[in-house]
Amino acid sequence: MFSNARYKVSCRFFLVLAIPGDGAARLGLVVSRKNVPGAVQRNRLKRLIRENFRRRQSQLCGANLVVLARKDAHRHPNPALNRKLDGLLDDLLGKMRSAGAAEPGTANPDTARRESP
RNA sequence: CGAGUCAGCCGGGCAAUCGCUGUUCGUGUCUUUCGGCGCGGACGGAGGAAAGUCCGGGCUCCAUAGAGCAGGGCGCCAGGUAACCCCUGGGGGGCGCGAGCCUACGGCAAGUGCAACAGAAAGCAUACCGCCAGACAGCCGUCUGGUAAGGGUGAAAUGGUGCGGUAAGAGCGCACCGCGCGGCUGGUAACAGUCCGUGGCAAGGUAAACCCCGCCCGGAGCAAGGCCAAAUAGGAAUCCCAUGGUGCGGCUCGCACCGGAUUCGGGUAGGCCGCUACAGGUUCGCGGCGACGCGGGCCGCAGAUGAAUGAUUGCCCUCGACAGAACCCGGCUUACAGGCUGACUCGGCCU
Repeated sequence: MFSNARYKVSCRFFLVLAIPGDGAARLGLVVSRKNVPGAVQRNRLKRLIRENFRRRQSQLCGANLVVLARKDAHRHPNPALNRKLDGLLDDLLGKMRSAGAAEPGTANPDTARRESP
């Protein structure tokens, strides 16, 4: 998925990859112990990402996402991270819409399933 | 009021809305059950350290006649416990005015080893300055011998004080203190007491140095272990077809390879159990100084599996630290914003 992701947006805290799909939108989390050492902070980031995904789920029209937390993302408070994620998802939706106008999405769900977790 | 010691507790609160997960009830649906998937309601949903994984157990599988060796752990005494390197009580030693705190606290007159610098000398040693005697010299001094009281070195120097004694001295002798051994008394014991006897008594320290002595220890871990069980490939058994097909070969002969059906066991993906009810919590009574034990009542208190406790908003306060269960307990250790309670000690002031 990292190599054949169709869409890619990122900032200092997160990297978001996406492949269009059909059916329910799906989310993969990558929050490594290397980037975020403490278990409590790791849980916090995962909750935050899931919450944002849940809020925007209906707009994503079945896309498969992978969100990677970068190093030191846990050093920032929730409101700042929420704003960043919100912005990233906006960018992603923008890219998907402009691409979708040119070419109707033909994703390969099998590939996505194999590599998403 | 100030300073301090010990023990224990709390670890933001409330409300609304939107979510996650488990149990349960109702309901819809799928194929009837089992069960799956929805929807709705109710209830439960991280910690004092969940952490480090440092000890000890339960549980599971494997191994195992017994004993020993190796290796490791522990080490004053008594008790508690499922067990412990833990806890409680007691003893010895050290620190503090004190409440209290700390303590790997068996053995070095079995063996081996180690000790920088200083110092004469640091282990089966010895005399630098001294003191004393004798000889030489005869003003200082030199040599030989005795001695270890005084000085000096050191973390540590072969018991301390006094008197006797002596050339000067020395446990050389004596008294007291200290120490060792034996007895007695108290105590379950460690140990204490010192009434008595006895030895003039030490060539010391270090065993978280090797070692010796005593006691204890089988291994691996819930990804333990067990159950259900696709697809694909391979295996076994039975039955059927039975002399067929393919390749070599000119052909016959011959050689090699290839069938179908059913059942079975192993077993991967996947699912389920293990999985939370217990060395459980709490309260009362009894026993015990206490750790804890016994008995009765009451309570049900997370079970996730890419891994659930959150988000947003509002109000309040002291403005929120360290930090996230993964089979379960008992400990230890470490991290921690801030706050609360009780007992006690020392000092000051007032009555």
